[in-house]
Amino acid sequence: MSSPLADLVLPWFRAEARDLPWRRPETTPWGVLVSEFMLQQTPVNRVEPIWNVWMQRWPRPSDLAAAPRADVLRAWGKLGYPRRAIRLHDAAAAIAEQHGDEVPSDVDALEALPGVGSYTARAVAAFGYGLRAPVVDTNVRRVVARAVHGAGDAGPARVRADLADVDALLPPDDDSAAVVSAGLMELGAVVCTARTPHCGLCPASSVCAWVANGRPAYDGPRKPVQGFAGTDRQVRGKLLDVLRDSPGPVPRAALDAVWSDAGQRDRCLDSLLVDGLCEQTDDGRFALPA
DNA sequence: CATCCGTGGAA
DNA sequence: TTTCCAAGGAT
Repeated sequence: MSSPLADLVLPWFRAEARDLPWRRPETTPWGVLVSEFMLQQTPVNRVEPIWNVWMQRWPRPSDLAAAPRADVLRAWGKLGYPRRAIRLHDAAAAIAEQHGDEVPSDVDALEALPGVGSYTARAVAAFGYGLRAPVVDTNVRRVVARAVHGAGDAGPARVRADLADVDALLPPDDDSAAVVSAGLMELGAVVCTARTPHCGLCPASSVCAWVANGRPAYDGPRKPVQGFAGTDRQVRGKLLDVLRDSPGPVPRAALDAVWSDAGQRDRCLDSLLVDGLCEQTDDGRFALPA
C-alpha cells in the first residue's frame, strides 16, 4: 500500500516543507479548516495574512459563528469568491451547534458541512487530525499524472479513479500517510509546477514516469480558461467592493456608479441578494448582511 | 459534466 | 499586453 514515490516524497517534505502558519504544531483542526477554505483557488501568499487575523479574532468555530455576516465578509476582504466566507460562516455554525464546537475528523461528517467537498474534507482529516486520507487537489493530480502515468499534465478530473490512484500511493499508517499527502501537494506546488517543472530539484525524478518518457508535452483536452473582464463575476466584485468599503447602507446610486450596463448590474445585485452577500434595508438602501 | 463563482501576480 | 492559473465547490 506504500510506494517508491511516497518513500521519496516523505523525507523530502520533512526536510523542505515551507513554514506555513497553518502547518505549525499548535494549529488546531479549526485552523486547518479555515486555511483550506481560504486556499480554495487562492494562492498561499494572499491567504497567510488573512488567516493570521482570523485565528486571532475567531479562535474557535463558535467565535466565528457568533460574528455578524458583515464582519465576516469584511475580514475576508479581497480573497475572492466571497461565497466561501458565507459557507465557512455557516460551517462554523453547524460545527458549534451539531458537533460540540469540535471540527469533525470523519470524512463523511466533514463533507456534510457547507462548502466542504471531497478535497477539503480529506485535507482536514489528514492535516488537522493526522489521518490516512487520500487528498486530491490540482497539485496532486498533476504529480500523479506525471510521476505515475507519464503524462505531461492531468486531464479532466475522474474523482473515483483519482482517489484510487492516490490511495495506492499512501503508506498504511496514519502518521506517514498524512505527511505523504502534504508532501505530494507541496511537490506539485513548488517543484512539479504547472508551467515550468523543476525536475532537477525533484526528489522523485528517479521514479517519475514522465521523466522516463522524455517529458512528452500534454496533448489531452485543455481546461477552458475563464475570462474575467466584463463577466458577472467582475460586476459582483465591484458591487461588493462598495458594500465592504461603506460602514453603513448605501443608496442604489452608489451601486449604479460602478457599472454602466443596467441590466447586468441589476442581475448581479439580485444574485448577491440571493447568495446572502447583500441585504436591502427598509428604506431601500443596500448593505452587507447583518 | 460544464459552467459559474473573484482576485491579483507572474510568465 | 494578454494569458494563465492558484490547496475547489455547488449546481
